[in-house]
Amino acid sequence: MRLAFLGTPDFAVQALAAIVAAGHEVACVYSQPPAPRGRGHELRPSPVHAFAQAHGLPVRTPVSMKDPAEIEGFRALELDCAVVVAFGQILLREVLEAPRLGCFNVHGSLLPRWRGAAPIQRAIMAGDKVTGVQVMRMTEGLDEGPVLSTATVRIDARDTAGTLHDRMAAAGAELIVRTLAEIERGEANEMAQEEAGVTYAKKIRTKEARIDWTKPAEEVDRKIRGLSPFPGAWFTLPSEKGPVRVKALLSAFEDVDGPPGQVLDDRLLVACGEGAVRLLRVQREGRGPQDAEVFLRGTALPVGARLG
RNA sequence: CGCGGGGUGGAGCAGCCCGGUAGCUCGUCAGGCUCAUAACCUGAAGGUCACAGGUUCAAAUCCUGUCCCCGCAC
Repeated sequence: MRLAFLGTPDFAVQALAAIVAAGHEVACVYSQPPAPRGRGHELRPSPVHAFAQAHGLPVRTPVSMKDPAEIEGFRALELDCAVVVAFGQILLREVLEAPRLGCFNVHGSLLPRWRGAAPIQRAIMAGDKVTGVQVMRMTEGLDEGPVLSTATVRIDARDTAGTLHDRMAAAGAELIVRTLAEIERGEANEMAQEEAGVTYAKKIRTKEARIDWTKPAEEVDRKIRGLSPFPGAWFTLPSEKGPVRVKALLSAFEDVDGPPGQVLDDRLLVACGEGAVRLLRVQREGRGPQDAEVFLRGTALPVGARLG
């Protein structure tokens, strides 16, 4: 099929790659404009943009898809359909209706649960055991369109947003290719989302990222994993030069009690409101990630120390 | 010139502000001990303290310049 791909972050790259590999004609790739990123604040293209360039695909990076001229250009592509994966811009009806067969979105949850921006993180933080990716037809509402296909993905007790993200991206890539084939053959079924069970996955605010040790350990553990590696749940470590911020990147729940925030053994077992979490991977402010074992070699953290 | 941290034996760090014997946790090697959940004891090897200048009786430590690395900004 002749299609356009609209996407921005890493999550979308695999889907684009799979679509290209499946032999579809990618008439144009749309992505968010290059933004100052990285050390030195250099202008860097988005992952999707970079991929498209590397593969010689035409790229457009409009500041807004609401621009009439941009919409006209999109219409002029005379597309069969468009695939949208974490694009980061709202599309107007004129855009959604421009392609012959419509626009389809790859979403990272089992709708109508977790509509919105951060479904992967929210699912882990909420303690969901199962999530998935779905392809849906885009409508004007936020992730409200009918669903064409589903791939479920299990969430296990060691998953972080990062590890889950990677599996979801792979699942999404496979699913979109399969679903496009069905659409092309006219065999796709669209199922309206259920009325019940709607939840929204609000964007993660950095404010939410601080660990509250008085909360139950299971909740702390989920927050750590749900916010890892970005933005990272953090706490403070007492030191001679004052409190040092440390991100917890991976943890595990343990059924031991103690005063919240207190270090219970010499391997980073920290007491919470109920139970305790063992920090397995950690990152000091300004430094790279380290496994707990390595971290402890350079940082004395005696039993009884109190974390903030 | 967006902001910040750092380059010290194989790994992770301290020491630098207040110049003057290279320290800690671990790894490695040798020997010992132990039928113990990351074991324990003893001993050893291994560093021109990123690089180049400067100040000084003396520089890991102060000053100047260079190179490299990392984190935050999503």
